[in-house]
Amino acid sequence: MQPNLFDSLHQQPAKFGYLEELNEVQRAAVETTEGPVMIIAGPGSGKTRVLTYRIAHLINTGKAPWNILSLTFTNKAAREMQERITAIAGTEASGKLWMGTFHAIFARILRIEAATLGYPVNFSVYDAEDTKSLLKTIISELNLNPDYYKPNVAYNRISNAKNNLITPAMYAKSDDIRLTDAAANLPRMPDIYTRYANRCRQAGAMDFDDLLLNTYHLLYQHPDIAQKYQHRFKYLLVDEFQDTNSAQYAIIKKLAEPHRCICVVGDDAQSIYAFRGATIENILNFQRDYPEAAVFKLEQNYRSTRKIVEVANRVIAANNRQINKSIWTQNDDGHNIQLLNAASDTEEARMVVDSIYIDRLRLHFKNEDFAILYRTNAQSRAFEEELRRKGIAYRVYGGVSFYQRKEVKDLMAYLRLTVNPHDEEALRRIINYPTRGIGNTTVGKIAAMANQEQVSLWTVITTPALRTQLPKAAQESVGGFAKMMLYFADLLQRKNAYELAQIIGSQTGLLKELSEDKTVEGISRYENLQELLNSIKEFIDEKLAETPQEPNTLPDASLGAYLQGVSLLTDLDSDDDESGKVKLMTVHTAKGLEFPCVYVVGLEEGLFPSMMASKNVQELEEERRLFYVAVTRAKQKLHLSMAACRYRYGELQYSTPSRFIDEVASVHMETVGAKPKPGGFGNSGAYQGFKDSNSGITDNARRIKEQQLKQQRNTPPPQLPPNFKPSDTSKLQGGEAVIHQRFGQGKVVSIDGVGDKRLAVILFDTEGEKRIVLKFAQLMIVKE
DNA sequence: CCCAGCCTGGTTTTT
DNA sequence: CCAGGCTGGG
Repeated sequence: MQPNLFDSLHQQPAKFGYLEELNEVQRAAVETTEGPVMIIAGPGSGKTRVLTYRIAHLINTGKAPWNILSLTFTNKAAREMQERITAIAGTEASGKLWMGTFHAIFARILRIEAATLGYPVNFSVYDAEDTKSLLKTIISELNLNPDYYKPNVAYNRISNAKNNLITPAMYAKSDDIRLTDAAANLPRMPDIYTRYANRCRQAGAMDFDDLLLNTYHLLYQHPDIAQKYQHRFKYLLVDEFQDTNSAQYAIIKKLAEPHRCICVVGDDAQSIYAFRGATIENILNFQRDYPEAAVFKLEQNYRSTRKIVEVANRVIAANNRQINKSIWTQNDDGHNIQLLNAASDTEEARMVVDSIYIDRLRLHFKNEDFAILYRTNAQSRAFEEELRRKGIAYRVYGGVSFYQRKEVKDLMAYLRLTVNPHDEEALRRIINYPTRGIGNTTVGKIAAMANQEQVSLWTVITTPALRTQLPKAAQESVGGFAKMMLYFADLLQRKNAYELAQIIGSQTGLLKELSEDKTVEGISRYENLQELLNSIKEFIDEKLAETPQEPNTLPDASLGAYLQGVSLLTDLDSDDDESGKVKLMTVHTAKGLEFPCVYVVGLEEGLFPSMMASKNVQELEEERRLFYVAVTRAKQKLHLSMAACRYRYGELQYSTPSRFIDEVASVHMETVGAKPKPGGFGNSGAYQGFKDSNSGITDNARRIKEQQLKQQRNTPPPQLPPNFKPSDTSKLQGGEAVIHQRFGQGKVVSIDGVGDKRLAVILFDTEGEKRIVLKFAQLMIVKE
């Protein structure tokens, strides 16, 4: 095992003490600061440590921190790294590093260079919802058959093209693409793409992929600008290199052109983002583009027990396409891998939570040591319910984030439109919300004119010659709306982001409307808006306290800067208190994280691996890598779990054990809670499944499921803790509930969750009609 | 133009 | 099962 930082500080000159913490390969990777470097790093091999120390080492050997650009995959990874560097090199230096996700860093560059590309400084960033909504508009404008032309499909195709640096013009010219589109009954895709790109430009908006594509164009078409950033970023570091796409690689290659000090860290076995355009080819390309590159392989695993490492190797051995490498460890054997085998999804949840209970007791794990990892977000629900029932605090990562809530997006749309009036999606969203008599017909007319004149919707409503072509009544309401927005834009000069947001909230009637809504939904929506306002205030305070990144620059605390930052935040980034909570997330989200005790759940054929991925070998192999990522998150204890049947779309469906279990079942595996049946279920011999060799499922499983449903109906609802006072925001024992202040005391009558949106509610019955609602953590409230 | 209430379609992962 | 679209009455 590696000595810790504290020990080594006592033995070494403090400045380079960190080098003593590294093994030979790691140390070489850290000390090779000049020239191209590729680090192939297996899971748990100290990758983050190497990256961190490498940066610290660069600083300690006299390189200027603002000459270092470090690209990570998540904001969280960037933040953690920054903290660790601060610990070694001090705040002074670490604050000046350029560190963040590709998207965040490029957005910052694009903001600075917007004028060159013909974009406004405060360009909008369209999220997936905005993008799909715009595509939908375009599809209907082109009068295309909605049976074939679906916003989702169009989005994927366009996104794919952009990730491969294909512009609309190139798209229209490519024979390959024409054939694929024709085969899918989508011959008009080139028109959609062209129109989409024009509309974004007109709206001064970029989607996620544009942040990469436009950076690419910026650097490749403007040598002076490229030179400026090449000069600034003398040392490049790229984390999770296996998950970069063509656009990202082209950009970093350009940045590294003159100095070639580029260090990429990755693991082909953990490439799980091919669906987003990531390509392992980049690893090969790197060796071709930088033949002089020093290559380091980190194969020793410091994270997991030997048994876990062995299972992991077994998982990946089933793949054909891979770089030859196997991870090994000196760690103890550790616990056996436990295979949980349940009759249904609810029983699966029950078994997992029971197991958490037991491990907490016997092995002294804490709540925060556990992670439940699943393939799809929708799977979280059963586990949430069970955790709540058993009174274990939890936090779900991913899924619908705060910034995707309707009311939050509404206010955000006003803010966006204030800083960038041409933002079409923001305008459409709120031009008639709250209602001011501008219906679909009117908006349609405005859009038609905008199309004809090749201008934005905002230009139409603010240009007298165009506006007067609308019906009289519409002219008036539209004029009022424009006047209001102009007023807000004017305030932008004199008010800070927080003040302005508050003014907008009250003047548009948005806050008022929600505060008057005394239904449970209304109250929580109102609170969410308050929370949004608070987050803006926090942003400003934080920004103003920050040390500027480079000499002679000022922190950007404008509304535009806020909006841009927020648009790239994910749910993983909220600085929620994580202590004392079991963590629930998808395997994708878990990438780069580690947990003492991991449950990989829903291991059924068609779910994990996803049924979407069973079409070809490449996709199946990616699923296997995903499974590899999942099992290698575990430090001490690993559980694999599956259910014989589960509910989908309200119907009972039977499932068969995942082939992945078959592939690893012979290694250190013990079955827990299985109910061996006469005649023998399953076919691997190492576990007892519920699979029947012919029909796929036994009647017994069905019977168990039905009994369970009955029992569930008879389970008493959660009870209030003793001495509970509804007047304060006390914590309810049953899972992180906060009592809403406004209501009197009552009795819990029901508890409800709504799908993968994870909306949860407890209803109280007080005298007769009146009902109370408990709000779970930050989750919201729905129906009665 | 707005709202409530029925009906239908969707089945993956995310910056 | 659930969300978003569509319809028909105010």
